[in-house]
Amino acid sequence: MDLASARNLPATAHVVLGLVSIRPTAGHDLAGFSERSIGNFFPIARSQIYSELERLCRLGLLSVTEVAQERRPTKRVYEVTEAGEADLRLWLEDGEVPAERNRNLFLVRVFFADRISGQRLAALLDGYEANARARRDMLAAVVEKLADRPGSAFRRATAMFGVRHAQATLDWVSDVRLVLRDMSVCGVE
Amino acid sequence: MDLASARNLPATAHVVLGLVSIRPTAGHDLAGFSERSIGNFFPIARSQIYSELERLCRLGLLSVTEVAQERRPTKRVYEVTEAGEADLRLWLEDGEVPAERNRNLFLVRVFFADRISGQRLAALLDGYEANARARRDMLAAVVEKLADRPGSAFRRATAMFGVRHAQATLDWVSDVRLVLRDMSVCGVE
DNA sequence: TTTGACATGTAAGCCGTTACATGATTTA
DNA sequence: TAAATCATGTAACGGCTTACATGTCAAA
Repeated sequence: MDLASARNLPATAHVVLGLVSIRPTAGHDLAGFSERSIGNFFPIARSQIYSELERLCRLGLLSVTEVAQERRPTKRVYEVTEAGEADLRLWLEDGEVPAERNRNLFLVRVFFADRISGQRLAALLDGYEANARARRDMLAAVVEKLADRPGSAFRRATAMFGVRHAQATLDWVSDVRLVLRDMSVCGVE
Repeated sequence: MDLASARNLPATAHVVLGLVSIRPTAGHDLAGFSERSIGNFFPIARSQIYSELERLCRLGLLSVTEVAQERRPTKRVYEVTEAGEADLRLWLEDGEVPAERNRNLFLVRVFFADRISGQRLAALLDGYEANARARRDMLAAVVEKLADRPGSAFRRATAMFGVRHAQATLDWVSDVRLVLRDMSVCGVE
């Protein structure tokens, strides 16, 4: 295996490696598991999962076994190798966590909101709020489900992060609605 | 101009178009302005600004004039055309705002935190907290600076969004610290 | 009979990042 | 004399998304 190439792998590869390390998985199953677990803060496209699995295999970080099934297509089940475990540990322990600069196209509309009709702006706010509320409730349910379960404190924490941020969005929407009300009272527009 | 191609432009192109529409600008100046204004929720690389400007020009949404300067290199100053104004209005009014699924590599570490040493985890939390605190304070200063200034309510709102979310992060870090304390009290690890 | 779940991929293409390249002028 | 600011780009590369392609089996 080429150590240098493994160290330059994109984050997605390491995340896939980490997911497989939880338990041996085939591509299709992993796509589902990824979506249900880290999907809320690190979505990965199915096609990319397949290609990452193949690359990790090529680099010797994963091994693959074909598993025949009755009444189902044959699966290609991947498993972490020793080299893979080592690489994962290294990435988790020593890898740097770059500060991410996330994009938010909704805020771009707010930035240009003086060019947007009041009607449209109200609709945008409503949609954004509904989205945040649904997200908050969904994640709050996850948090509740994981409460008091011993091994899931960290996964619960990631869901709680989403709850806190969705709530922040909801609070902010209220702020903005107040600002809009003040503006219309003052006769602007 | 080709309407179909304009409608398929990536968001970044429209954002650049919007920034130029605020006032005619050259690439270098626009990079600075972008960084200082929308940079906090829609960062654009300098090189990309140059290429988007060129494309928008090619599509007839911008026009360009070379402006000679004393003691400075000549600038290529871009300006929105009528077609550009129309396209921008269309994008702001009718364009869809896709729900963005942001990545957060820090949360990935939390997800895999049972494989991380307590020392490392504490360091990660400290770093994340410091980052959020700095961000919150920086944006709070922006909010304050824009207070009571008439035309800047919406830009102020975008900064307030950042404040709310940075604060949510700080609150969450406190949550996680409590969880960690409970875990160590119970003798886990 | 047709929809949906299960299962694995390929191909194309653009977006976006990073690094490179150049040169004048001001300031320390 | 060196570094920082002003100014404009090019080149390369990889990541990620979208769409395409194929086939079985169960259930409605």
